[in-house]
Amino acid sequence: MISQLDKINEFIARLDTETLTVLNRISVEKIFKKGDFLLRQDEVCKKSFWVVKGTARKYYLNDGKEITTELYFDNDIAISFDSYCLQKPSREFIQVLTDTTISQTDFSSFQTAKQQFPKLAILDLMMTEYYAMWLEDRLFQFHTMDATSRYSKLIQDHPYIVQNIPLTFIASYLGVSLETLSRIRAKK
Amino acid sequence: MISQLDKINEFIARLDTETLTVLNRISVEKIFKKGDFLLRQDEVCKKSFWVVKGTARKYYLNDGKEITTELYFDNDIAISFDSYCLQKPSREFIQVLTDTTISQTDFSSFQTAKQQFPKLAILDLMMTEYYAMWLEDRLFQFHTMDATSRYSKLIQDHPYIVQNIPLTFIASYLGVSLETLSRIRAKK
DNA sequence: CGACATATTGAGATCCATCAACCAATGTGG
DNA sequence: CCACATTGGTTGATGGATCTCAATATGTCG
Repeated sequence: MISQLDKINEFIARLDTETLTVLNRISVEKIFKKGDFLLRQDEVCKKSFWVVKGTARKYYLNDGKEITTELYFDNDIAISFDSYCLQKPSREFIQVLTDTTISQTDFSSFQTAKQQFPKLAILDLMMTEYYAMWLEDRLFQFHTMDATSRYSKLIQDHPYIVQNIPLTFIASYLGVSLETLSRIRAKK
Repeated sequence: MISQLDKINEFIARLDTETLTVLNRISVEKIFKKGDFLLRQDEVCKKSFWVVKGTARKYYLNDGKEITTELYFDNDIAISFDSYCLQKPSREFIQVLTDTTISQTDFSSFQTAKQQFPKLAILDLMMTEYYAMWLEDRLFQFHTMDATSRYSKLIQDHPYIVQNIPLTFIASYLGVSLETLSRIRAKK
């Protein structure tokens, strides 16, 4: 996991100024207010959202209940993956949880830029690989760990999470009910 | 999901003969006997394995117990993802479950070929995207469906699976005990 | 046939969801 | 500035889903 992030960061650090300039040119910084949506269900995810500063979550509705699939902090990138790749309506919502600064990049601009600047294509692949590894790890946790262990791992990886994200969303992200999470926390 | 597969298949169908020739040149077909390993834990995954004909599974050990993470059939591609991407020791095993024909492609040959034939790089990205979408869907199932529903979906998607794969592996793949799967099946 | 792998069935324990009541902090309108 | 609503979290009681352990059954293959 960490290694892939290292790879990406190193790659970015070595990018030529021309490529960086393009990246900058096709990105727009914008501030969103707490509760604002970056993306709603049924919309096509036409932008990628780089969280410059703030917090956000991605979720979908299942039987009318919200299932949180991802939590975002500074420097994370938020997209609805299949909606973005296939430019089809999203099942997911993306919502900022605090006032948040976002640098958004247009999908089609990025596709065009990739053709002219092959390093962007390589970057795209590396970030997709990273996402797949992240998903594998998450699946591993669901496959092998009970709720208590998953919670422990979460606060170990993101100690600041509890102060910043309502427990309701954390519980949903961990795949347990709010009540169960509350009891897990009480026990320690 | 299906749409991404369509995209990939269409892309392959339109590949120029030169690119196809290269792909062929760096691939080797080989037959493995039931029970053979394509990859063992702690080895680096230096090849991708295209299942031409047969069945295989990927799994890892957790507390000495085997956890099956993926089942492969004709035309599936088997790799240990992070081991392959980062060329680091694998946590997973890949084993064929029947006598199986595999077309294996060397990692470094493919990396080299990608540089000369940009379409291979595009293909690489599309397949990685497909894998990420597949993982998202699997996570979705673990997040929202109980064991019975997951089993129903599996046999709906792969009706032939039950005849070809021992229940032990299917149970593990579904994240339930063999006993529970047996009871689920008995109930219908 | 015998042996080993694979699958079924039963009983008890455990984890977790659900429903419901309650509490604490925050915010808002009069 | 108070009364009350709202949001977010806790706690208790109960039931359901699933696991584990153990016994039994059913292959399947040399």
